Amino acid sequence: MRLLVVEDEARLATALRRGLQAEGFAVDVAADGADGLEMARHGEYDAMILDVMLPRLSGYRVVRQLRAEQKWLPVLMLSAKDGEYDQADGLDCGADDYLTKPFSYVVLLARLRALLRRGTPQRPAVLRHGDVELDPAQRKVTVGGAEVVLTAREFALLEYLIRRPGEVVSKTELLDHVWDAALDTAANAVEVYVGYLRRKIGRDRLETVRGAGYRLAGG
Amino acid sequence: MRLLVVEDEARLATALRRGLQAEGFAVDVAADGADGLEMARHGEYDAMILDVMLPRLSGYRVVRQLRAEQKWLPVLMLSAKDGEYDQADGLDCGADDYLTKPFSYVVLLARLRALLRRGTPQRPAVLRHGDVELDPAQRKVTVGGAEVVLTAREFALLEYLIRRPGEVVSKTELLDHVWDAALDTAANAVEVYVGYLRRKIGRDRLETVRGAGYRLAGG
DNA sequence: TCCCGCGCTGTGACCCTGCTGAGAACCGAT
DNA sequence: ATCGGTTCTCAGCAGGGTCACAGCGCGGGA
Repeated sequence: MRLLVVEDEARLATALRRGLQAEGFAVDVAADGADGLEMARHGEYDAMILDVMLPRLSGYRVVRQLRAEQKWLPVLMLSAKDGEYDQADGLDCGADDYLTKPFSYVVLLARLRALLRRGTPQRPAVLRHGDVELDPAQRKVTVGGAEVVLTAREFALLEYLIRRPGEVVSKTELLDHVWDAALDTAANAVEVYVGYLRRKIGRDRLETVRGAGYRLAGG
Repeated sequence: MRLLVVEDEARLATALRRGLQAEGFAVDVAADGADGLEMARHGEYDAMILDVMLPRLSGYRVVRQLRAEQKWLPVLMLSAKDGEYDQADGLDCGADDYLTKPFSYVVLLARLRALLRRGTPQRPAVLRHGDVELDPAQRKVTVGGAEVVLTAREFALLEYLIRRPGEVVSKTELLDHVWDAALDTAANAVEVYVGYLRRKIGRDRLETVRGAGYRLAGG
């Protein structure tokens, strides 16, 4: 689990980093709001611990900006203010939890775990064409309910075809998208892999359109 | 939005009902743990406000029971105990937030809104996949009922994989989330730790998908 | 019917990916 | 300072995925 800690107070920042790393988290630290925002934008973080009082850009603004950009990573806010309205403001800005300093490390950890527990389990759609199913996340392919084991290249080829259901896809297009552009592969490679695929998913499920390309049959 | 309030103290219960109804929520009240559990089981609630000290069944037990039954509605715990460990216990039981009495009504509302905003289905406090169980709070792993001792890195690796049940996770993604970004680790490190993990949890429980990544086997 | 060319497949070699053991660097505890 | 454990790098090895090649089948046009 990768965490982003945005905290300008150096002592607290290092304490947090140490403690969280000991728990097995991968931790990055930003020292002000602008840096934090930038890192949250581009890094793949599982959660963020965000101080409110920060140089350059306040914690409130950081969350609001992230939410405006459709970034939904869990945010735990830290603040020295313990006014009830400050807390409510932080939460209404889009933070998911709020702790006031001084806080207990045990509580911080428990709250962090509670946040991580609510990961977004939205699984990307499974692609289907006829009785052929392909799940990009699980990297599994089933034909008529039976699982079929494909190599990396075979999988990539089938995925490209199944994303263009019913269309005829030319060999050059397949070469461009399924194979590495850099090394010029023999055009014949496509034919070879079409052959492999046919043996595994059934000969008639992948038809040749002479002079044009290939197409997934049925639907 | 339909809320369930489980609170035995009559004065507080009515105050909550009134206040929340004024905010436009539909509110049901239960006066003890057993009733609350029963209502949460059968009613379609969007969130639950749950006191810890309750007749017949404590709030801790109510959450734990609900989670065991795969009910993931957001739970906000209320308690007179303000010990840090009480709070951590409540969260690790599966609650999503925790407020200590006396609390500010404004804060309660803000936290409730934050919970509802997330709306997403929650996940259990203890993660399970096949006969592998991982408890992030206690930092314990059991395989087929037998406890297995893991190092920090091994644990983090397994945790990341078990949070993506059945999915294939690439080496670069594992590097990003399990290892620290700062120091550039050799890509080979993932392979090494997969090897360690396999020795401890059983070779066949962690399968390689050549050219793609790794996946927890079984389900 | 014959001929041409596109597409298919079996074979075999290369090399890339992933696995492992050994050992160095590091850290905390005694 | 020493020791045990953890983390990580490195090098070597095995397996098999990838691909080039060559020969053959088959379809389509004249």
